[in-house]
Amino acid sequence: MDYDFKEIEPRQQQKWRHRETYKVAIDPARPKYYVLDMFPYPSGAGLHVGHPLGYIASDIYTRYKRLCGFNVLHPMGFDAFGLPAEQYAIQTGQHPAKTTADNIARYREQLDKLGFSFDWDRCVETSDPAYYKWTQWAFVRMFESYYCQDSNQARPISELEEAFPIYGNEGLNAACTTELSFTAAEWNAMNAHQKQDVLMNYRLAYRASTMVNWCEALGTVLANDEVKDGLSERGGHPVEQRRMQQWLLRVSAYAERLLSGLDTLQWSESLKEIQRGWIGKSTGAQLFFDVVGSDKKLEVFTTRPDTIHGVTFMVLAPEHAWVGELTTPEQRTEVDAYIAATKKRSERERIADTKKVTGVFTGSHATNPFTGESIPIYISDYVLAGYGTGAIMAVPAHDSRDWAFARRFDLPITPVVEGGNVAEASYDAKSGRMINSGIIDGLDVKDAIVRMFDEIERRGLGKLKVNYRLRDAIFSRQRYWGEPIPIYYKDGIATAMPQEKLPLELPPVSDFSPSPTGEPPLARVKDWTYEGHPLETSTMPGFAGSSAYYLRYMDPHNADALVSKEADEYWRDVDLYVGGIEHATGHLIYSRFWDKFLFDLGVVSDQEPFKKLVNQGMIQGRSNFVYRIPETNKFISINKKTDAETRIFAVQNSCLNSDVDLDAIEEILAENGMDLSWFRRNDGFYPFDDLDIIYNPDDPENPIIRPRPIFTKIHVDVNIVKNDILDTEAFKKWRPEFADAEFVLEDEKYVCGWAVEKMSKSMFNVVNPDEMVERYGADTLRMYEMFLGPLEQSKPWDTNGIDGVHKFLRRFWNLFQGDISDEQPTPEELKTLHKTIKKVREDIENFSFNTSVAAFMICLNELGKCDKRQILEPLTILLAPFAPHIAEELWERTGHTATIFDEAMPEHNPAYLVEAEFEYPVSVNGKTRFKKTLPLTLTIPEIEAAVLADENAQRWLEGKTPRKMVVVPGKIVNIVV
RNA sequence: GCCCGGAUGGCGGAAUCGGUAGACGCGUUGGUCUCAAACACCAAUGGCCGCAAGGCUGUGCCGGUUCGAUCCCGGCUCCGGGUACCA
Repeated sequence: MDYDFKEIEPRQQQKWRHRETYKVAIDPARPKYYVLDMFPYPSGAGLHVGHPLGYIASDIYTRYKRLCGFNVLHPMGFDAFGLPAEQYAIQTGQHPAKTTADNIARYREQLDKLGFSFDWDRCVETSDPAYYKWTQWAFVRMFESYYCQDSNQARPISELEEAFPIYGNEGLNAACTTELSFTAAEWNAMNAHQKQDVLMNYRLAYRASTMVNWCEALGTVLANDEVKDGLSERGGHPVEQRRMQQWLLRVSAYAERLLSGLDTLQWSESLKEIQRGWIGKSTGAQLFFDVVGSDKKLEVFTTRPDTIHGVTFMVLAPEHAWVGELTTPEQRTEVDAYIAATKKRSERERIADTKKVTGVFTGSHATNPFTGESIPIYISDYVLAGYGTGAIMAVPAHDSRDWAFARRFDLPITPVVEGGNVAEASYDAKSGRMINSGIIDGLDVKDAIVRMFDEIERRGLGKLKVNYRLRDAIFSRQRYWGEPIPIYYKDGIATAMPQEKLPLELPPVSDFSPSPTGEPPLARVKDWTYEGHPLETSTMPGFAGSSAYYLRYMDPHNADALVSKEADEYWRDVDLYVGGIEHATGHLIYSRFWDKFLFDLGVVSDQEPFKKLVNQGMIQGRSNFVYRIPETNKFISINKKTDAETRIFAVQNSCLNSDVDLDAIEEILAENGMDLSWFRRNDGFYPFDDLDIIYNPDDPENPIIRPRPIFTKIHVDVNIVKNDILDTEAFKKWRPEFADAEFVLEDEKYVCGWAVEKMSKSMFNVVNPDEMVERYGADTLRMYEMFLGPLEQSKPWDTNGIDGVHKFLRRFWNLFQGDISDEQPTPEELKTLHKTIKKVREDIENFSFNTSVAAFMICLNELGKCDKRQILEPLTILLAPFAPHIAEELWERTGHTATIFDEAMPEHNPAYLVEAEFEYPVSVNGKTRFKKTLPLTLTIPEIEAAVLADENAQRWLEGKTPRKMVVVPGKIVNIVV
């Protein structure tokens, strides 16, 4: 019987569904394991062959862990709120709920075909009110919390409301938007609005007027991680800085915990580095500079206090609060003009113009606290208002930006560290000997920094301070398709809806676009009120719903809590999280923040949500090209094209300054099956005399000269190409304009060109998993995706190789086609089996799935024909995580009884596995010639004898007797002839 | 600019506490089967020289350590990712 995957796979899947095989429940008798995939946003395009890569890997691991006796939670759901559905709605009027539901159905269908072992009973959709009730709930809890920096945790805001009337905010060490200082009396004198403003300053979910990334085209604000190079990540629209009232999450309060928590995680170093960089901790000194003729002290932050003797001027951000006061009347006009110009420049322009040095003198001076010199104060937009104090001490000799500024405005440059030449460039390196620096002269930079920290504190000039780059997350979006923010405005005071009134459901609307004035769609909803008070009209951003979904899977139907105590204590955290690295600075930061907040609340019992994380690489497309002769419908095979191009170039090169030799070219073309007349353009000219002259880095004297491509490269659908050979008939049918295409073939074939590109519709290189399942079956697709290369690496999809895996499964299937024999296996067969078991298990544990697939293939090659139950049954179980359909089918045929690995696997006999031997590399006359494997137990004379008896030794010694032989156990054996 | 990662046949990739480089698969070539093609199966397959035995060469480039380097060290080149007036 042939391997009929089309019959087997649906039947096995039906069986799993019917028996609810993958339904999991809390089982205290068994150890838990939680394998999670980053849930997908169900886009309209459906899945391509790259999307399931991570799901396949996690499914293999899940099935493996189950076989090892773990109770594995392996859920799947959908990140259903998001911009694309809403953009689509604006264009077509289709309600996002409708398109989202359709897309989810399609995804579900595609996923089901691959034989995943998800517990679909636990499926969550972020747009489901029963789900987003808990997103809103968490937001309200954040609104009702502040961050205490003494106990390092979130605490109820009511504590502040109780403390302020008695103590004011004296002694309060809490994360806040702006530093406040008030007494109990001052607090008591405030009206309700003022009190609420003060509390807002401390809330973890707060509303504030801040600089935000405003995207005009999308009509909404964006978080920092949603902006790349001044453009929106989705759609690539320009983003500008604007001051707006927005809701924010005080993520920055958790910066230190987010940073230190990384050390406890089994994540890739590169991912941790990305997060560390994003959090951006820097330790430095807070320092005060006296302003000349004023009692003001200008605060700066520096990580290089060692260079303080080299400070020759100061720079403020144009937005710095003191700019007005520090500007002298003479400088007023110039400063105002500069500030106005800065405001106009968009974020994008500023990034583009980083090399342009601009700035204005304020007219004021400050005193360098160490040299006592009077130094000018400038403003410039290279100093950012949002980082540190918005003011810097400038050390032009040792900071490239300060250096450029000093050069532009002709300010003195005093070197204080030896090295470099300050006339040409600043010397930024953190090494060298201090000079011109009084007490720290002669010290190395690193020692000088430490010494200066002490000195600054001792003199009371400032103190050690830690700065983070991590910003609070802007949490409101002026969009429709997101969770409504459960806040209403009672007499203008933002108030959270009571928990029992949640969820606040998204009301139906008919118009999804933002109003011209930037008002969100919800602003148009009639009666968008709570008890007569207007409700917030912004909705939550994309990351809201994905921040705690892993918790909801533990207890998805609980109406009374996000997750029950029991479920949380059993499942605790995600043991293995699989997903793309693109979420490094978004979801993976927010989710960790969210989890830590819930931990502070006592809702969850673990500080970190994702213990181990694996980033699957991207599967790129492999595009194919055909080459069209311009203005014709003739296509030329690639090697003929290349040949013609190369030779035509040679002809042209030989007559660079004279007329092109058309006869010679005609000959070349004819040899490659082409006719010169095809190339004659409508204007009567031939394109051959167009030459490109290209700089040659290897030989700058002789540039590369190349004819312009005289053939047009066109992407061709990879589905009508096999092994780079074009199906010419299918090509003619592919698009009407190619119906009468003609081909110049080589070896009677049309060979296409190829390149690795992103998998996308426009490049016609999208391979659909459904089609692969149709042609080869899910098991083959699963194994092939793993076989393609290391999981974490990006690699191109190439349908060609899939045959090899399919062949393997068919050969495996064929082993079971006769009667299964109960005969004893031979030692060789047992060795092969045990080696394979060991290798595959190790590889699965190391996520090295490509080599474990290879191990299966080797196993089959070594086994040849084998019909013995004792070999075949364990193999089916070993294969089950990878190819569950065929494995279960065959497993059933062996009459198995085992349900987990340890029952099914033959008892480990070390003799089959352990190489109780040692490898001795043998060198003859100083050159290593061969390796000799010998038992560990031998004595040195025995080793000598064994080495000399080796046939390799005979060969290398060529009959000569060794003059000397050195044997050191465990080391190389040296033979001198 | 700074930080991190990588570079191995025609292709995807194996192998690194330093020890026969190229597992496995694809592709290619040859063969068997077939009227034929496809499928399947068998064999060969880094490059160069050689009828062969065999030799030389070979893991981006230059140099070093070592009996021995894809692996360790120093200096480059190129590619990928992160980040960027972050003081």
